[in-house]
Amino acid sequence: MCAHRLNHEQIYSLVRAIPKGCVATYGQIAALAGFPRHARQVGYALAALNDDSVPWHRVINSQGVISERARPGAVEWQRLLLEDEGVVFDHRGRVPLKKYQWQTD
DNA sequence: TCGGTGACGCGTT
DNA sequence: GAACGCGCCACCG
Repeated sequence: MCAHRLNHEQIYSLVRAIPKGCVATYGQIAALAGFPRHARQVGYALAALNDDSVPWHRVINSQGVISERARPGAVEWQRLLLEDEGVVFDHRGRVPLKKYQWQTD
């Protein structure tokens, strides 16, 4: 198959593959899907998501920060979900990617 | 068809 | 390190 553009299902299946207790970046997911510079589309796809089977909380930005969004409290909720899986945030409220980022190679 | 917006990322200042 | 600019593109009015 050779999709000429990023589709949501592909993103969701990759996000489902992120191991518990790990995180991935938007750009990483896009790259794995074969679209290196489409991080923004990954964020858009997740924003449209309404499926509990997708661990969307394991996706954060390249700085290890949980991205702001319109829904109030969503950032806190995401952090709680991650902490519940054993992810520890540093004193600045960031996830040390060196330690928790999903390694695929 | 066009422009604004958005859960981003990277290079430059 | 932080702020800014630009690239990317789906969605909506």
